[in-house]
Amino acid sequence: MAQRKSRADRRMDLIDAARRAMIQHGAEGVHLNQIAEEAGLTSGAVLYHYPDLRDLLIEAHHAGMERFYEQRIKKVSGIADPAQKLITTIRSGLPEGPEDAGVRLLCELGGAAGRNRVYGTLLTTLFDRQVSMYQTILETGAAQGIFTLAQNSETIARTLVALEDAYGYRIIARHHSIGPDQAVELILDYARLATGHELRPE
Amino acid sequence: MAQRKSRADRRMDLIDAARRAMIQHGAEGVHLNQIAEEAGLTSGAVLYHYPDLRDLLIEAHHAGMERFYEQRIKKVSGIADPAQKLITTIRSGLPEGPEDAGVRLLCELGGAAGRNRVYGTLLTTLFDRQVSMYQTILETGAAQGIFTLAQNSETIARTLVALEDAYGYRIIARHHSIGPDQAVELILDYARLATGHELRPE
DNA sequence: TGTCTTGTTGAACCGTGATTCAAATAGGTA
DNA sequence: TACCTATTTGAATCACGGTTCAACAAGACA
Repeated sequence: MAQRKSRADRRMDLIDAARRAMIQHGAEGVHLNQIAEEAGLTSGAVLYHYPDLRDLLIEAHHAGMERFYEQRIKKVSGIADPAQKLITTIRSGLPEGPEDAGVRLLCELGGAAGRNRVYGTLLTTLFDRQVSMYQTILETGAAQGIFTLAQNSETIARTLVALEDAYGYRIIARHHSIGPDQAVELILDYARLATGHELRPE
Repeated sequence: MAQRKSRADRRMDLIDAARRAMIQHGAEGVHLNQIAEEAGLTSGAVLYHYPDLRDLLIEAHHAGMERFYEQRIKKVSGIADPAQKLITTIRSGLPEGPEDAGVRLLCELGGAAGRNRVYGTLLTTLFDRQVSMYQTILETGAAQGIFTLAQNSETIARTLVALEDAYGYRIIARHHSIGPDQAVELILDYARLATGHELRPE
């Protein structure tokens, strides 16, 4: 028998197992047994904690998004210079490669969002948070006279997030000539135009 | 009994039925019976034409992409002025709303591309064709002295396609403040920066 | 220690979707 | 007209995934 755990611990395990299972089998195509196996439990145990599987899936998506966002924040937290901060933020929004689990899950979500309002809302919320994040960097840089913004900060921020998203999809789909490095360069190229800064990585 | 049809005709019907069924139930979640019902046939008849359902799904995705691309080409075919052509092309790459069937299918495909190489290749091919399309417009405009390109044409073209894609996802996910009109404006805002043209719609 | 609560199992059950195939039938052809 | 072939049906079968639940086991606690 699998080790007995507290309700809270087990739920965390299950959320993680669901995340992994969805990445392997798709957000819609995933089965209860696959999640159970991923968690090292039987299907009955999963149902005991989540009588409605959809709740688990939503929580798993939510957790995946949260994790993705937190990681980004963490990566740029120590950087003071707005230009370096912008460069690092752009990099942190892209998958590390076609197998990147976090971004794979987000892409799954994108496909399902058209049919599922909850998923749509989750994605929309993430988008808006990322836009705010960029906007803060842009306005800080502008206030310090480092950036000369060619468009209003919300437009630039939205464009940056949109570009990350789209190149993320390209990388996940294994585009032959767009990998993480090329994507960073493409986005930076726009960012230079929009900020008037040369944005050279240190 | 459903009307008897030739092999070729029936396959076309089935491809169309599969497209509609996938939009309703997801690229992965779709069932044989749903496709059969959509086509007004029984499951046996579907299997008669497509013993392996995956082949039908791939053909349906392919047809959906082809249709999307052809529609775009058609919409801009009569326009000579590069600026107007660019504006119209941008508009034609976005969904008409959250229910837009063509784009919904492409979004489905994006989610599945991480797990399915064939789907990844389909999407990548479409991306590249769209990039070429924009590149031609940009270079024609530059050659005529109408556009003053701030980046090389491939970079601009890739950025434009990426923005279309990303805002397409936002619209499908029902972002509260980004609809087709706002998306066009956001993309045009970048296009102005990149082409040095004011790009006013006639 | 014994009891109580709670998490977990495993088997049984049910519904559903895929698959098979003999029979029926529509259309073409001689 | 009668025959032939390709298409479609509908029922039977199979496999599998979700759901239920009685029994069991692991801690918690007195």
